[in-house]
Amino acid sequence: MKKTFRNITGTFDILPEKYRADGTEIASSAAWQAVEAVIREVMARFHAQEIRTPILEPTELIARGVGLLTDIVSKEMFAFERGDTHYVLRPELTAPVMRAYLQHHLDQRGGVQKLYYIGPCFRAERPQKGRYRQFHQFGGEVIGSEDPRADAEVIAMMTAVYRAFGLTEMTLRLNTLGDEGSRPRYREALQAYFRPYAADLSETSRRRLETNPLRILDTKDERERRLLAEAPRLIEYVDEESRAHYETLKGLLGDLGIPFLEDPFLVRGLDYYTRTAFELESPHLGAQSALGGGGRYDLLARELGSKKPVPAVGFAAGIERLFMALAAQGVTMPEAAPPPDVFLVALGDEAARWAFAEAQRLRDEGLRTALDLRGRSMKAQMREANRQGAPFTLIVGKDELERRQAVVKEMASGEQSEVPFEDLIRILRDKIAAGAS
RNA sequence: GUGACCGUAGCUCAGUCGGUUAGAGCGCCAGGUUGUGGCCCUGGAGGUCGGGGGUUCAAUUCCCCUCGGUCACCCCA
Repeated sequence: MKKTFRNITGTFDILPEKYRADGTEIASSAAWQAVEAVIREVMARFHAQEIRTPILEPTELIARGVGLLTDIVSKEMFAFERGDTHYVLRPELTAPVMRAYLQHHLDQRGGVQKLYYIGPCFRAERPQKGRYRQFHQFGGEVIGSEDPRADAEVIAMMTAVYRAFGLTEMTLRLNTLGDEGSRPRYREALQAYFRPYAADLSETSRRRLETNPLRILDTKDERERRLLAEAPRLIEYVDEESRAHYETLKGLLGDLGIPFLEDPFLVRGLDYYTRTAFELESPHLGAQSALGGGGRYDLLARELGSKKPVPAVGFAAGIERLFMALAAQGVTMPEAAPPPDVFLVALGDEAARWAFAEAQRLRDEGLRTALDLRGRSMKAQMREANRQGAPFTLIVGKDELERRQAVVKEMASGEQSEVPFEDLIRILRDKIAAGAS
């Protein structure tokens, strides 16, 4: 049996046409381009500017930035080493963006930095619906402001993308995690509350009770949820300033007409969040219900070695999940790249030679031009032109070569006319423009 | 990492209660038109029935293992 290769588990190819990979539909490259174009356009409306960072980052950056005890770092990293350098395929982009911000002293550009990104991320999880090992995120970061308006702006950026696609069926959940001081206080209160019930907790929750008790808040276990009903509330341990920040943010979201649901149990899986935390949920995604999420991460810069505090807030969202929401709500994207403007059909070697060179001239003039590359019959060439959806074919044989004119055929009507070689570009342009209008 | 379900042509799927050359539709290629596509007709290519082992006179069909896929737990995008 000959060895064949296939893509790595949890990754997928994006092809010119959409296809089904056992259940899940993978959108066409044209659809991906269209989706990315909308994202870029919306980001531009906020005057967010793109940042691109390497896919490879030092492991230490992610470990410190995201947090050693998080699932992402403790069990989901694609990491390796060469010599004494430790590399990781980035599992998210907030830490890399902050790294770049600090490294390049982007604060020296002046003002608040509003950055956005689109690109692949990697996590070594077992794949399932809406969850891949190589997946694609877009996100935005507002760095350099502690004002609640920055938080509101980030949420506005995220929701604007979904609105631009016409998506409506989703819920924004909102919470505040408090500042540096409130989390340890709440943490202790939570531990004190749960310790007597330790025997009733699941194995993971028991472990988390000591390592990362806040994560118990979003458990799905029924018994634990009942216990949570009586548990101390995070908001009661949140400091005054954070509470005021939260209240202002809620007011701002109201002003923007962005609906939200307060969720006192919302905590996020990354350690760097303080104060604001939010998540956008869709009912259409199966078990992976989050379209995106984010929050404020005022502590990250310091964790990454900055001497000055750098207040920042951002969001990250999954493009695969955006596609699922689009499909669920019947929003259609372009399925395929646009067809060629003209297809050159040649009969005989002489004509084929002329056509090959003519294609180059047409392309230089900006016309999308296709032609046969296999020396096939005229019938086959016409079939190919039809399949590709070319509105015009240009037919040349021995006669035409001698008379220095080509037959231009309009495929929809079947009408043909003879056009002198020197007029081809002008005539084709006119016809294409007429067809396009 | 754990569990459930699934694996027959490029795609969507029939089929074999174990038995001669495994089928359809779509797609692909070609012919019907000596220089003309779409519709139609005809023909063709393409499958070691995911892989390995076992039971059997005989396995695509039964059993075991394995690989791959999907979904769920977990976690998040």
